[in-house]
Amino acid sequence: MIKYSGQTRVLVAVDCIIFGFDGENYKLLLIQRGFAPEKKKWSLMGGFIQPDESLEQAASRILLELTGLKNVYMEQLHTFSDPKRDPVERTIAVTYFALIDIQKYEKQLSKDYHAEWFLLKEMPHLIFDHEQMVEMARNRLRYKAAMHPILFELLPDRFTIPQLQALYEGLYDTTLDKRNFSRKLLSTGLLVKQQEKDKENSKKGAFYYKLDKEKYTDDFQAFLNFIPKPDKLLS
Amino acid sequence: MIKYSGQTRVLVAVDCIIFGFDGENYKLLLIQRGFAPEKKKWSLMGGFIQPDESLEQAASRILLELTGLKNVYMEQLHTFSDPKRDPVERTIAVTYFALIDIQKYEKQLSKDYHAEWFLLKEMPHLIFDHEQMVEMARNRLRYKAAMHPILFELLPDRFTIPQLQALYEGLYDTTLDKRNFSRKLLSTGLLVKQQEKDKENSKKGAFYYKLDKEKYTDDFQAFLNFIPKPDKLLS
DNA sequence: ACAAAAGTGTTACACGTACACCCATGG
DNA sequence: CCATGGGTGTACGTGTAACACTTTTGT
Repeated sequence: MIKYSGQTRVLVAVDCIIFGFDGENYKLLLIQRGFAPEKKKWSLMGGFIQPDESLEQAASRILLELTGLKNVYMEQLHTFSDPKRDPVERTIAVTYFALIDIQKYEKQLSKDYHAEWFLLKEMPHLIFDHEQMVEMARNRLRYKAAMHPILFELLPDRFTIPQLQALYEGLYDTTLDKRNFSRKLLSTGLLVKQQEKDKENSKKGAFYYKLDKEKYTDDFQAFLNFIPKPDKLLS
Repeated sequence: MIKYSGQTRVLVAVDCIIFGFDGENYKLLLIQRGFAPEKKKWSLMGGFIQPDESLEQAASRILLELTGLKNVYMEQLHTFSDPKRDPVERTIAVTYFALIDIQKYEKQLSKDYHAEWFLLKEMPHLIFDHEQMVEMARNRLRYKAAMHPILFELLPDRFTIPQLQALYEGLYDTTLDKRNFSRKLLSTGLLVKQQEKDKENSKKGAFYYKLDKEKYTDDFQAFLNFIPKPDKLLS
């Protein structure tokens, strides 16, 4: 077939910003880059798009390679395109951010890639423009979580309300009133109370909840406004 | 310099979704595609990224070519990547949406490109996945305008409150109470009342307002919540 | 004088926020 | 028995929504 003539073709990389939560802090899954340039430096997990796959497929493939996980919450973040962002050759990078349950990833795969979880607060220096990508992902997460129930994605199927509260408090670096928080949360009708309690994190134990999957997908677009004064968030 | 070997390079297109407002309805600036395939079919204005420019620069260049406008509100929307989206050759498309004052574009340039303004409601069929792009842009605009003061970008420097109200009503396909609307709007402190009135659209005439540019850029991130029940908006 | 759009104020309700005590359990 | 974290109810204030009439002026 005829092609578009006289136009430049460029490499397209897909980079994944992978968030986790350890119960207290947000973490980021990073790898030691396996090839030159910047070999052995810390980097986001990424790869090049293949001829027959979409960006979404590439992102899922890359996440699967590193973590063994499928059906993960992922969202296209932004496409980075500074002509000099990769010193080797013109490359544009399409970024995806992912929220995963930190318990579930396959440790063996991560070892193969020399991957490690870093506290978001104590991130090492990253190659190229990857720090900028993380910063943007963080802002997007803050922005989105203020109105959409996405932070559940960072927790196991069963979770407690105090766990959720820790998630919100960590993201916005603030403290929330637990009475108001749980009332607001329960009023959404998204949570289904379970019989058992989580006895690991307290003596009394906290009831487990599960997501009402149906309502979750239906109400996903609902504006939740969990954060009292959502000022000064970035887009 | 050494290149990344064994990887596919692809074409990168930039497509612009250009919104305008004629006082009553939202419009879209479309062009008749000038080359095969799908020559003469309606399409978004676009072009290929050049070796030495970023996507943002490409988008600005493309908008300038078509409208003669600089410093226009633009925002990266999404990158489309279905391997079959362009039948000629693998091409990924990075989309930007732009809000312009429909009075200001250069008609001569637009003629050269066989461009026309279409009512958003009466859009013709577009090539490739361009209709999907428009749909996504529309949703993004709804989503964003519910909380950020961006619709001003569609109006001239001077505008009236009823004009603004028409903008919001058109976007959400609803009607708003003018008393509540103007109170909420004025309470932001973003508007500066002018002496003159617009006598074109009513007998009594409506006062012109201008944006307080400084507050506008400062408060851009403020959540305005102009829409009473912003349910069922899409991300 | 009448039609058409601009402009303005009050009230009721809902939601968000602040706040303090009891409960269950493991050590 | 006591320290720790979990769970619940109320009162107040702010902000949002509903609502109707007067003003201006062109025809």
